[in-house]
Amino acid sequence: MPDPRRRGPAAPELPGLRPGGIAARARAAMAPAAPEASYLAGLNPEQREAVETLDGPLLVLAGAGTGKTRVLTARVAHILSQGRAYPSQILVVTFTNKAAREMKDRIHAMVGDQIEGMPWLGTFHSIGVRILRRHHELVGLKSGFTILDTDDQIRLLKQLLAAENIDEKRWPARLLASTIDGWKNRGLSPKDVPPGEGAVFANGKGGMLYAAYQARLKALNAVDFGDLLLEGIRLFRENPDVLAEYHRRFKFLLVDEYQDTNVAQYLWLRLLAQGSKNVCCVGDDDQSIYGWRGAEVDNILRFESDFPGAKVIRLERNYRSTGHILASAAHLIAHNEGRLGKTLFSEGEAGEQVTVTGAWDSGEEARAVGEEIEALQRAGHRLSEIAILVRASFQMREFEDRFVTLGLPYRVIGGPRFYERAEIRDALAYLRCVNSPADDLAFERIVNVPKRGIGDATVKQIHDVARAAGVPLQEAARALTQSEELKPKVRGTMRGLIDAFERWREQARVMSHTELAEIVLDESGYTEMWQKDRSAEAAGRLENLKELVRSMEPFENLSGFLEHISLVMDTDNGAGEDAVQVMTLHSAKGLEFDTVFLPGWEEGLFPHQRALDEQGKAGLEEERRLAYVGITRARASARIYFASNRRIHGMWNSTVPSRFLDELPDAHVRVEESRGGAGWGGSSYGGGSYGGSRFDRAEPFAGSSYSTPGWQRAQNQRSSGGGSRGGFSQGAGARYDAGASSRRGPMVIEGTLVATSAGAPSAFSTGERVFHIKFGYGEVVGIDGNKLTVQFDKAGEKRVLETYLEKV
DNA sequence: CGATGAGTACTTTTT
DNA sequence: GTACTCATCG
Repeated sequence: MPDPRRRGPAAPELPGLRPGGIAARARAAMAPAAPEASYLAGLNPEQREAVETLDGPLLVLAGAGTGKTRVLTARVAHILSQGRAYPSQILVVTFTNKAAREMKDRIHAMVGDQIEGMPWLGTFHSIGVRILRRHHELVGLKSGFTILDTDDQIRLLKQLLAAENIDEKRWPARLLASTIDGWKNRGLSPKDVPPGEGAVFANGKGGMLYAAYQARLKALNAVDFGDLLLEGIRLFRENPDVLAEYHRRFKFLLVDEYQDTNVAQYLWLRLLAQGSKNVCCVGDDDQSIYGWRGAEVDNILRFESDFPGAKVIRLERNYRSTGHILASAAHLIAHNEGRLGKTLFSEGEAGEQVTVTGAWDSGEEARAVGEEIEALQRAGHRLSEIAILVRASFQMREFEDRFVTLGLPYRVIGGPRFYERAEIRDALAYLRCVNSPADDLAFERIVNVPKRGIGDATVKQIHDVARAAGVPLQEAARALTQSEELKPKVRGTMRGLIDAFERWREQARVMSHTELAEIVLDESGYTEMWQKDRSAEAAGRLENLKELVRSMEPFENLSGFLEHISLVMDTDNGAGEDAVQVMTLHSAKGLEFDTVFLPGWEEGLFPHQRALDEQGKAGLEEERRLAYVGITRARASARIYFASNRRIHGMWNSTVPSRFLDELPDAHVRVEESRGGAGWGGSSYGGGSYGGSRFDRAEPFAGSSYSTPGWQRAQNQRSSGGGSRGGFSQGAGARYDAGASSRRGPMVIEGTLVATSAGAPSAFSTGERVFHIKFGYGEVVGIDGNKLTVQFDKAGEKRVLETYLEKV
């Protein structure tokens, strides 16, 4: 986010800007002798064409690793150096703050300081707010409107559901939120929702609830993320003069990751692009992996018809991966229909073949990966150049456990983000209450956090007063303290809280916002609440609060910070350390690594059963694109794994190798044997619509586990289970339930006792010091049959099986 | 109001 | 298997 108070550019309104404007002159002064602009150096012919084609609509189809960001940034540099526009006349939209930041940095590196930031470079949402703030009155908002996050949204919807007497069990607020989100993604305001669709929620009340929700937002002077675009669209449609102003302003529009745009973003963009028509979209239809959150691959497929006279440039020269990797990815993605079609090629060497390794179960998979990583490490590879990309986050755990055992540094990317943590949201809610007394949702969140005896009943009372008088909750609460309606004790605390807010608002005027934040957290008892908490996370939470205060420093004032926070929900968590990167395939998009491990290529997990069930062929194709994204992250080495057994929802399931494995080209793939022996057991999975696989017939590899009881048990189950498609498809018959066998006897995998159902008296007692092969030393704190709860010195509290523990 | 037990859900994630 | 939510009890 740029400084929100940066002055709006005065220049754009100047009529008749000609080539040779300040930018060009400045540039000419800087590099007078350069025969060719530096930003053009090293571009290949296609890239160069994409940079230099400034007029008219342009679609740049940029395959993985073909230098798409480079083209975008060089294009901006080109526009500026040609004097075709001022920095303030270029609109550059990205999806994530990270991408925006990166773009900004790279442009800055190219064109230097004379281009002080670019006011209109940012995410769809940040630019959306910027526009709405300028014209708030035209869409029925007051200045300083707040942006709700998902939490607030759900709380609001819960209230609406309660008011309508809708059973929240049957119709969860979360579901309604995502339904409304879906509508907003498609650019539908309440009146546009097809009646049939509006009826699906809560027996026909869906559409009505959406309308009610919008009304509530207006009453609260708030918008949600979807509104940032939707209201923008409405603004432009209802106010042609405003739209015309932006047409005049934006000489060039650039859009990153166009394949991820949803309908609302598309409409928003198209409205703006009607002006100059110089719209350049960069994307890769083969990397569209966000269909489930409203992205329309169609947008990119339809570009040429949407923007008449559009030129399409393909970037197919890949600079990232070696030959075998690229060939594998290309062959795989060729199985998708309905693509614009690109053929990636590389002039580099063939390199290493893609490997496919079968493991007996997920544990062995993790062990094998761990060993390979250790080997790489010994060979001098940097751990930070190694990534493990999983389909679903539950897969991460097994790897984490393994890495803890091995003492291998790793880092999980993604997961709960800083600003989503409860303590951060609570702290922010306090600050919001100070900043705007009318922020009811924030007030509600913290009125009884820490616990101060203001329960649901009291809150409801406040609500009633607020509604009756048409005032914000804080004001209603104050009125209540002056009446006799509250119990004396509650009245006292409430009075104290209201007074505290008053006091903080006073103090806000005289002290810095960071000081204020500390005072608020302190005096509200919030910090104290966590200090008293003896749970394991409490210390981390306090640390997070400190971090929050620190993160406020760069901002001018409280409202500036709060505005930033509502849009930028990410943190730059320290990159740079040498650790294996563990993340989902989704979060790997846009990144690259020397070596990429791709575990879990099994039917049901990848492609994910749910994608197939819910989206059918479209779902399968999106999964395949995800596989493509995964493989193309690798520069030098891509290693795919599948396990024959995996525990899902607590039950052991026999699994079938992913169909994607069959779609890899033989010539570029090497089938490896897992070190631990084992592998795909080799039964058929008849009944599937797709034929046999070369992985079907692979003989079980000779190895220790081949003859273990566990292996044989699974083998028997497999043959008696019949022709399942495998995966973890629903339906009782299609599911191998190794868990069932544990009812007959101890659960055994690879000859290792995994669990017993009988609770023999434990040989351990609480307080005893123990050693665990994975987690190291610890102290027994609880006993439940053969499962013990141990507080480990390093790994924290875990529940582990007695069999894994040794007395020390 | 707080602790505890039952019930349930469980792909992917940004703004 | 587990984590999280909700309801009920003390």
